[in-house]
Amino acid sequence: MNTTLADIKDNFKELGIKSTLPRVVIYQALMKFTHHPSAEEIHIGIQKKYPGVSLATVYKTLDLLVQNNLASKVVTDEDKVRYDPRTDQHIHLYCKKTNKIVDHEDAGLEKLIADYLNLKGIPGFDIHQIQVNIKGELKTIIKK
Amino acid sequence: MNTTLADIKDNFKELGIKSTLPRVVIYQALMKFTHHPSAEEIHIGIQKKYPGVSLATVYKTLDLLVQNNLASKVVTDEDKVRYDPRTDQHIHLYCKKTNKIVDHEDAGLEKLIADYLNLKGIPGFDIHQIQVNIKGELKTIIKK
DNA sequence: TTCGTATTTAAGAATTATTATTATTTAGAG
DNA sequence: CTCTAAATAATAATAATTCTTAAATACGAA
Repeated sequence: MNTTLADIKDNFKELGIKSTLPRVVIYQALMKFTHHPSAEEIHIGIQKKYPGVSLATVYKTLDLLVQNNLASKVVTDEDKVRYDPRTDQHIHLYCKKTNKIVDHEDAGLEKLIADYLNLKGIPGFDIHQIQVNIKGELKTIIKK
Repeated sequence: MNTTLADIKDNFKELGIKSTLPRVVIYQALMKFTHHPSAEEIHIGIQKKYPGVSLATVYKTLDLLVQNNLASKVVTDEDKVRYDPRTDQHIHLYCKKTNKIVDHEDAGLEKLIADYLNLKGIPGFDIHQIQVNIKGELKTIIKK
């Protein structure tokens, strides 16, 4: 994974994005979350390491990452936009209890849907992307 | 379809919702759209027929409809919340060109996904709802 | 390495969608 | 028809996000 500072700088350079400390820190923070954080969560997350960075810069940088295909936006019925450091197609699980969004790998299901739609298509519609969001609850593991 | 004024009033009465003109007008307007409108679109849409209704009432009424399972919220990566007068499961098409959201019927695909997930499930996750959003573009029909 | 310049940033003001407040109006029970 | 709880219009308040601007910075060229 390209998560070291040097890797990220290279990553940015390749895309012609000026490599600044706020950008590197924000991108790194986004990748470290196990769920998909909001701009505010990222802003709070980087306070210790880099207290000076403003929320506006967090928003601008996240937008830049999305524009350059280094991240994608994720939305919920309620509240704010979340950010996902992946841009390839994958399934999202929305937990109604914790209100968090996490990735879910199921190549079988993805292939099933893709194959079906490749065959059948949608009349009058050009498919670019298929999103599958599964809503529910993370089961509580009861310890003995 | 229960779209006449009397039908809607009955609908409301059954649910113990007080039947007021703004509510009936807003619900009727929501059902008339071919895409899924925002609160603002509905507000603008009812101006002619009922100019006095305030935007706050539109929001409150839409929320009431959602609470009572007469409508559901639909979100996009950008901008505002849209409302859908259906609450059963169905696929949404997001057009990137027109920025509109419309319903798509494909019982075959829905069954395929439901059967697959019924069989396989998701370890540690309780599935409540499956959302399939297909993003792309409505093809332009070129007239000869 | 130092310089010059275009870009980026911090800070906070502005904007926009949505929600809350409140005085007034209204639906519908009795 | 009256009464009362609930709904509405008007508008203020809030919260997420974007914009503005002066100061700071990255980085190519010398």
